[in-house]
Amino acid sequence: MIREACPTLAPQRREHIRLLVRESGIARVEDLRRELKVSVATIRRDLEVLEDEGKVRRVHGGAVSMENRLEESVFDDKTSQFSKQKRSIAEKAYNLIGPDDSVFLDGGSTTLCLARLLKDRNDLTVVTNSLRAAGELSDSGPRVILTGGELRKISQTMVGPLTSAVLNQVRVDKAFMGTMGFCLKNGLTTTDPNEAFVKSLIMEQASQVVLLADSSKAEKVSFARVSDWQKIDVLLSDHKLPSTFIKTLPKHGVKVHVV
Amino acid sequence: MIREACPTLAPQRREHIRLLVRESGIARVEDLRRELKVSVATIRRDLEVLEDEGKVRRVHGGAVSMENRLEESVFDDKTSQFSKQKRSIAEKAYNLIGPDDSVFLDGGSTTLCLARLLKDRNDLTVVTNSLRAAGELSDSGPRVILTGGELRKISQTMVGPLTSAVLNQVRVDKAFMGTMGFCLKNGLTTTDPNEAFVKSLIMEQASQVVLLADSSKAEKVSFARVSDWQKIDVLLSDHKLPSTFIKTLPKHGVKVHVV
DNA sequence: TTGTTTTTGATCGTTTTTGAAAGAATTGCA
DNA sequence: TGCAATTCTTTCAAAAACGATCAAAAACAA
Repeated sequence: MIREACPTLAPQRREHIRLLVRESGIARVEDLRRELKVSVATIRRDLEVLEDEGKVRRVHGGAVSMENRLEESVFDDKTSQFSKQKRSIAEKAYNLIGPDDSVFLDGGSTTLCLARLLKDRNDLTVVTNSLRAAGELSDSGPRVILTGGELRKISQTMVGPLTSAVLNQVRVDKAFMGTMGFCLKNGLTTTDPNEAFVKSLIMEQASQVVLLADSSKAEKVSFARVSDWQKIDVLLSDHKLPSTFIKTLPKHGVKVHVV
Repeated sequence: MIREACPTLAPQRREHIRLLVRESGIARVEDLRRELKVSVATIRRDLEVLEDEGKVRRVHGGAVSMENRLEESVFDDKTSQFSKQKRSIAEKAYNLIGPDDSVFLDGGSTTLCLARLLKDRNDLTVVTNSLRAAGELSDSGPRVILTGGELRKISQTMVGPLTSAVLNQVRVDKAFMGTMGFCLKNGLTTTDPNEAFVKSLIMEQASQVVLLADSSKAEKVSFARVSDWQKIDVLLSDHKLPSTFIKTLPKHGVKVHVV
């Protein structure tokens, strides 16, 4: 017998899984299979969806919850599908950087990934408003210039009028930007207007603007508008990027690379 | 039998190990094997991962915790004989801060000590050019404003013309300054002219300037001049401060407190 | 009804994890 | 120092888990 019935609706089952994972912080695929009476393939597919939604993080043998911040210590794992995509995107971005370039690094986990790759590039100048990116490069490697400004603690980035004051006085060859969401209609959006303003400002000062955004950001829209697609030169994303973007964005002058 | 089942997930097991190691500070491979009921090979591999993550340090026979040692290590790694004095000086400085004050924190280990004391003061605004001070206050506590500028890696502070651009636009009630050396003749001196310039600039913008300097800095002279004693309102030092300073400095308008 | 899409389970080749064994390194003791 | 005991690293094989693919069942649309 290949298939039986559809005992529960998929969203309902996924919600059940989410709660089970959150309850004990961690759950094994095999246990979930017994509990829900479906095949391991289905469990795996559900976990994949939940990971894309940011609810759980998959590990070999099961998944851990991402909803309780208590588990943050197991958070920084490099094996999760998400992190793999981010790293691939960051590596692609790294190859765009030429010798002696000056680059801007935006906040966000993908650009932080890129920062790590720059640790032994003594020829570069890195401008950033991300405290964590600066921290990664604070021991050795490129010349580091921080933008200054008020520290927005939730994103660990510097924003506000003081940031603008510095940004108006610098220029970079390439700006590597992150975003909370992007879609064809509204372009790039993020949650905080101050952050959005800083982003748009640095994009003005860059010869080339590269957007690093995995496919989970696609079709997401946030409160504050950052920029339209005209300002973006390159989009680096992963293979799950909806084909609409691959078809449409080149018409706006955006080169799209998926990894 | 080569292999059994996968009773616990690897991240869960590693978390368990981490806690065991942190609890007693040290744990032996053999003890962990008995506790977790896996082979020593697995324990060793887990310890290797935890070491890569900076959670433990492996030693022959087991591992020691690297957590909860951060406070002490930062205090200790800067000449432990002075760390208690630095802490006392920082506490004295803390008492000078009023409600809703805006303060500037300079780089250096004593001001970093002060930064730690400010972690739950939500009423304050802290301006700093020290990356480490910003890091201490990056999760909670006061509003944090970074000056921006080029990162001087040896001191983990931001310096240069971009820093000046921001500093010209802020004002603080109190500036808490460190120094590499001070003496009656040359006033305050430090190694880097860029750093010296930033220091003198912020002192211009402060209603009150407090110098935090333990007695080891007395009679030391560095390359770059920061300021003369006229600019300083208060000197906080320890009881080993040569009495010349206690006698002479009040004539220049400097209140001297020793702890 | 018929045809299409979605969901689910099974299979297969691959990757990851784990345990065991052998040789190298370290420690303790005389 | 030399020797024994313990511990570590390396290497290999088995078991478990994984991803990709395909086929059957169900849901859906016309």
